[in-house]
Amino acid sequence: MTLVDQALAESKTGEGSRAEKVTTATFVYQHLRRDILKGELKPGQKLQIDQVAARYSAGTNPVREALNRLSSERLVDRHEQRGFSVPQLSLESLRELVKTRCWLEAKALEESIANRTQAWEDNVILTYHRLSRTKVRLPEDGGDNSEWEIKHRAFHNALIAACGSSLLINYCNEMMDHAERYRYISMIIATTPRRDSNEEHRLIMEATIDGNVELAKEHLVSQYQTTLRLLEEQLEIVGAA
Amino acid sequence: MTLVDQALAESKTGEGSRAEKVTTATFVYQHLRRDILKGELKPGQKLQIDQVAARYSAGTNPVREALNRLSSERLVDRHEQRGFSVPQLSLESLRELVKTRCWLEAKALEESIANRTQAWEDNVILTYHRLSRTKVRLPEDGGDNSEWEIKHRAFHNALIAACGSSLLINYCNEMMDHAERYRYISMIIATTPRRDSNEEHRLIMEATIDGNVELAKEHLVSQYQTTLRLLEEQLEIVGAA
DNA sequence: ATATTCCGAAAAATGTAGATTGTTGGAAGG
DNA sequence: CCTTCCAACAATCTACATTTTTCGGAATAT
Repeated sequence: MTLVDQALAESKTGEGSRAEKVTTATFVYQHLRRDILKGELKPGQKLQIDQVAARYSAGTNPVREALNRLSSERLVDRHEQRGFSVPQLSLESLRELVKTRCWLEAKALEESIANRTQAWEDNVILTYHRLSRTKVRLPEDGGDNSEWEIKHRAFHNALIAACGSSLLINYCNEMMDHAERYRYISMIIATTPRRDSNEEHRLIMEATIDGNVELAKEHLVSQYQTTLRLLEEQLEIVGAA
Repeated sequence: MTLVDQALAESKTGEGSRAEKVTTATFVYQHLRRDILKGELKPGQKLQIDQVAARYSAGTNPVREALNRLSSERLVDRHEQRGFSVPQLSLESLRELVKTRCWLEAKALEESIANRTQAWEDNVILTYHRLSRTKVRLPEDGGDNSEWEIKHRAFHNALIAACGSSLLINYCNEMMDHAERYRYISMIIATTPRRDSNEEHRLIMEATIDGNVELAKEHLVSQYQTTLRLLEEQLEIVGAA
């Protein structure tokens, strides 16, 4: 099944649909984004306009618009007069990413807790439970882990939703996107059984609901540090190969 | 002098030059950005493709690319199938912006101080002195305050340059852009004499060089709070009018 | 009479095709 | 071995075709 067929199949089901009145540019944007996050377009790979256009059955112009949007989100590199490419992944930039995520999400969580409302708490609990009931799918089992990714994102978004800054929420989301790239790469090459992350999420959730700011931040940061450690091991294996 | 003439004049001097091998899309991007920051394109204004294309003597396609880039930076609003517009300014979003800036820049400054090097300190001192020797130009005097804006940015960038996260530096820069929009708007309508901001900058610089993290953060935040208060007054006047 | 809905022309956004410009990589010459 | 030049390739831009929205006025309902 080609990627274009896949897109067309999806459009029948209504998910990621092209029929629901989005422009071609936006269609390409969404799918390019997804394919970069999932690692189907490899880090470092050149994104030749004509090839990308063919891949999504679009013209060059909408592709160009999509690439320009993505370049401002740092999900593609733009090289003046010489096209676009998928940004490289590296241990160094992963460490920087995790560090920055810890700073910003910890702050966002702190503010959220300070502004707590009943509706916000309810949503944290709800998204936690949905996440905890979703299994991580390893590549061996058929591979599509996007359901878990969506619920995982929903949970982390719920935590910071009450921070009072849509800017900060945007930045956190952008960083989640970048982190997702590393997670997908690591799953492809995963050799060690995944830890049970439910427990880690439960700790964050409980401290948050208890209003224990420092403990909640600690668990949040510690989760990211653990993820970083696991990814570091796996990426070092790749680097050595 | 039309804006196009102005652009051509600049290209002779080499600054913002179109001759130095940038694509038309980038040329339009840079000038659109500048015009939005300076308020020459008014908040809320529709950015009709043909008009923008005519304004910068470009085709519709490069304009579209520029607008798509800017939309990802939140410097223009994109409305699916109905074009682009300059984002509105509001007291509410200004407050959110300032709040978020305080959080992120304070963190960045803290980390910078923690990672201090001689080169970094030198640059903080240097950019401070350059800023202190540059006069704020009020609109009455001929209006172009861009020299001060550039030095002001350079100083704030120097402060956070050693924070160890290019992501965080990017976010701070994006927020500086947004803040600049409010400053330009307020200068247009400025009625009260501007405070002497040199003193405020000196306090930040000295505490920073002394390695006094808490005091430096305090002065930084306090500067933003003062700016916010002044802008609030001025914007309320406009809102009431 | 007023409000609402329904055309259809005009305007504007979006997309396509192909012309133009710039980059690349390798062969020819110094 | 290092430049220079050229052809092929790819990015970028222009011009125009297509699609969608907007808006004024006529037709209909209240």
